[in-house]
Amino acid sequence: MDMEARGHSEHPEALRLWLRMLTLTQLVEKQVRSQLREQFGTTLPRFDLMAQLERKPKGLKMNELSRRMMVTGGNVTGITDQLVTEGLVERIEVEGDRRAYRVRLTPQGRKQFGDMARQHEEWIVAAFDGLSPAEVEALHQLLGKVKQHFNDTPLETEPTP
Amino acid sequence: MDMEARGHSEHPEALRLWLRMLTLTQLVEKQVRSQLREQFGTTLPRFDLMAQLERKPKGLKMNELSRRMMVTGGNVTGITDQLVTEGLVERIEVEGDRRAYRVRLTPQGRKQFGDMARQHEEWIVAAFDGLSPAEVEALHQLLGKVKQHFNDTPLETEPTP
DNA sequence: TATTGTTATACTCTATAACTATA
DNA sequence: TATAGTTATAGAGTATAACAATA
Repeated sequence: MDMEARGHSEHPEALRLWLRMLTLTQLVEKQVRSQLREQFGTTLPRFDLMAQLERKPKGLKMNELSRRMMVTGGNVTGITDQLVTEGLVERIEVEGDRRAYRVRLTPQGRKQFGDMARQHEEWIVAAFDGLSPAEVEALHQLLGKVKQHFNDTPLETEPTP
Repeated sequence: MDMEARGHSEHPEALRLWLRMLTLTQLVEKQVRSQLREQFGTTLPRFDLMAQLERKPKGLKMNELSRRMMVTGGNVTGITDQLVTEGLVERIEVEGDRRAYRVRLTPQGRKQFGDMARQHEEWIVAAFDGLSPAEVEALHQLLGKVKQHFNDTPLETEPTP
């Protein structure tokens, strides 16, 4: 049962996989960031926020944005403030709860995001150009499996006895 | 030939794949960062630097570290300074070139990194626990294909006519 | 009391560019 | 001149915690 116990390094495959995935993600992300900055003068979190809003014509509340972007609330406020200043998004009152807002794209924001999204998609398509459609699908599915299992496993700090 | 041309969104599969990969990487990375901080009082770049040195008993030069970590030189200096202060790495003179150093783990650094690496591997193994060994292998291979193609494609700002 | 969102703050990480010293 | 590494600086990105207004 334990004949391969060697202190550690018993599952190096998962580790190699993770390092490769991390490296690749950083490569692509780095390119996307620099292109967003050069071509559109924006940043990834700003692009991400607008992307969250694109398919929600009614907008999203701040806490929903925060959850989807996996970032704490204060940061969403800051990014939203910038985009409001530039006229790309707007805060709408929520009826029935005067504490909350909905954030949504302005027409200008929607237009500008369209331009960016088109370019962004080209960069991503190019990045995965080495794979056949079937391989893209397989990769998508495998990652989905990992993600689901990850989310279902709350994170065990203590071994459950 | 162009009957599906619709302005954009012609290759949403690659985009969906990328978003899933990015989300998953961020999830795992966020957990690793917070665990490294809580359990060892360190950060991912510091861990990364030590990991680069672990299998190089003779150490690595600053510019080699910079390249492997995909970070510019100034940052490597800063991280190395911290680790030197804590006695975890040391700068060794390179004979024949008085401009350069080799950075290598001290015995203490090697020991401490061993502890961290063992834990780190457990976190990663747990993160990919939802996959069978064959699936881990398949994922590894697919990502390798993407990475190689990405590296072989210099990045075309202009369409090549 | 709890929740929504904002403000204030601090720290990590990063790139850029000017600099020193060797080569 | 070119290279190895450092220094200085600015900005992105983030978390934390205290706060105000409303529920």
